[in-house]
Amino acid sequence: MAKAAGVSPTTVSQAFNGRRTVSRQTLERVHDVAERIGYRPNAVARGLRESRMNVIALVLRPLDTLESFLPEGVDFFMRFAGSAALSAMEHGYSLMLVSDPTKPGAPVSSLAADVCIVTDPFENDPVLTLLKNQHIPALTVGVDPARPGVVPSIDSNTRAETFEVLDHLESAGGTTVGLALGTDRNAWNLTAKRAYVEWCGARGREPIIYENPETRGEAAGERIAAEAFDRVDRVERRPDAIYCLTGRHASGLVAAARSRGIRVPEDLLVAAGSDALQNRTGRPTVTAMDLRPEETARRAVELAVQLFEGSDAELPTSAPGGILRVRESTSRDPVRSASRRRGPSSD
Amino acid sequence: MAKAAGVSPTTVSQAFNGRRTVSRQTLERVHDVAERIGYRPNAVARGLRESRMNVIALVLRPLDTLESFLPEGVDFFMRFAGSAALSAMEHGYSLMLVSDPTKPGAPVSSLAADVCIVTDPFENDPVLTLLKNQHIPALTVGVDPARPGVVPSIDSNTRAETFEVLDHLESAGGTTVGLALGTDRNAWNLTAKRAYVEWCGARGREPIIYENPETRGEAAGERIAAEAFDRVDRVERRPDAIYCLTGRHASGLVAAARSRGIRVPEDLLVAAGSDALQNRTGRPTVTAMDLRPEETARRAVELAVQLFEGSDAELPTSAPGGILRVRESTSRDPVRSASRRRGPSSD
DNA sequence: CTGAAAGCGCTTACAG
DNA sequence: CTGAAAGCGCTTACAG
Repeated sequence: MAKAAGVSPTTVSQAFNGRRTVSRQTLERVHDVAERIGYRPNAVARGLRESRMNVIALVLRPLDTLESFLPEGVDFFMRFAGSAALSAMEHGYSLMLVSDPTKPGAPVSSLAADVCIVTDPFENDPVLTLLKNQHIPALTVGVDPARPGVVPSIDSNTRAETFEVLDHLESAGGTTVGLALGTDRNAWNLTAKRAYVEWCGARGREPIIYENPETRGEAAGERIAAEAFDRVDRVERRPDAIYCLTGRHASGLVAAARSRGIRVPEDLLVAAGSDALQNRTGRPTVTAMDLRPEETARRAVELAVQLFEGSDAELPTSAPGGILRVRESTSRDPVRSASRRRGPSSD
Repeated sequence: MAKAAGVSPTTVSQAFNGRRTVSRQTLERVHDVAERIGYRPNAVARGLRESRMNVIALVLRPLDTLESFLPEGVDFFMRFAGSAALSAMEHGYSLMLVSDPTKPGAPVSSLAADVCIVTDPFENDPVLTLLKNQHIPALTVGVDPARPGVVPSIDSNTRAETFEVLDHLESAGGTTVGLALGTDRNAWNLTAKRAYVEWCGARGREPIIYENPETRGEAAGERIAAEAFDRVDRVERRPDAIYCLTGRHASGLVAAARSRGIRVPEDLLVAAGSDALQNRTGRPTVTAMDLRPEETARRAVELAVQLFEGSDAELPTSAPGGILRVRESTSRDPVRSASRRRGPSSD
């Protein structure tokens, strides 16, 4: 390129980066030639020299457990990733989807990013340790439960949201409220469980907890139903409301309950701690906490950019508050129940 | 690192890449030291030297029109991207989501990838031209309709799939079958339209076509319904079946029809050319062509890797055949209709 | 205003 | 088996 325009590499670089003064003439010539021969500065060479690639890495930790990017009925992560990609671009970055970079075969490119967003880290998450060792700035969405302050984070509002859902189930008519959740040791599971136990304690009730590995997916709904309704020895502890932390547990549970002749919401109230499309459109529609993944992702990307570029604006460091979407699965009043037979909810 | 282990950079490099012979002793020492100080070869430097970053870029062209990564009710792209990310990792690559790299503000990192997958390119797509100029190998999912052979591609089976849906609508009882589609000039829209016109011609029928810009989203359903059912001057051309190419058009149309008292499927049959979650779970469920984005993405990634690495295995160069998921919106027989009032379809 | 030199951290011939 | 040298394509002091 330099020789094509008859100038030095220095001048080409300056023409493209506009640092020093380059004469109008030279500037034009360089740009004309660049246009003509389709020259663009090599991003990798620039990256090496400048120690910046303009790439944000995203590690969706729960998916490393699931060993799938496509868990049926989980749209949280795809909504999060999509929004993060868009936000990154608006800040002049690309978004790179990265799987567990501590795994032996992980592509080296996993560590070529300027900054890394890790969602829902596990206790003492090795990914955070690795990033720290490599001096790659990192932030988490939801804290590492074993070391909450180890890196900056967008904090979730799990405690408050858990209370809100449980209170809602109670006011919708639930008297014996169970909790179904996963076994990953991340802040979401651990905080929700603690909040639930606390909530039960305040009411003098014994907690009823159903735990299923995340890998079990919708099938967990069947397990929950079996444990809750099939065991004769537990007939007194039969819940009339179950808070499923994940949308897929909720969907699975609704199906499993129905197959037992248990009606939702008449006999059993069901709510989910994360909203998914099938909760909005299924039958019945399922009340769910909309965690607003798009806005959360936007905040995470902004914090990532700030972390890397070192600006000092005041940014939110907590996720937006969840919004409880009340739907048929917790609505026993006749009006709503009747509407179930007619059209889609206006939700 | 080299000095920490008391060897030359050459030896470190060889120890990590295992090319030449390095004595067992030296090898062990290098790895021990690397472990201790957390050394990993710099991916960017290696990338510059080797002209390979192990990164696959993905440009989802339709999203550049929509100006959103998150069109409500389009899960095709997220399923595609998720599967592509996973496949890329299995081949030792990371997946980078890139928006239109021809746009002025595009991050330079957009062009740092080894190879680029472009889905649904437009006619004479400038992205393909740019990639060609930059000598970045590219492939498309669905051809550039103006220059089908310009780069390798995973070809869609749009023509056959269009016939299959139209035949299905006919056998389900449709006598006047309309087509609703978008205005993006990509192979999907253009091929479907051509196939539809041909199908009508073979039956001596006049085509009935509803075109709406992709940006209009679900609202397009209302426009389609207005055009089809509100205009008195067209009462003879009123369709009793409409094939909506996109899942969101179908959803919007079902809602718009219902709000006019037109029952689906009794008065109007509706099918979609791309399956989305709300088609599976809405009321009524909507018959749709499952384009199998996960498998398509997998093939695209494999072709991308081959293109970049130059292996010569025989790979499929067409998308997997779509599978028609027949649901309530095209099922008039009493059994199925009755089941609508009870439980979720077993689909 | 412009260019020659140095160097970002690697890898690969090449020489020993 | 090991290391010194060159070079991937840039950018940034520095000198003119």
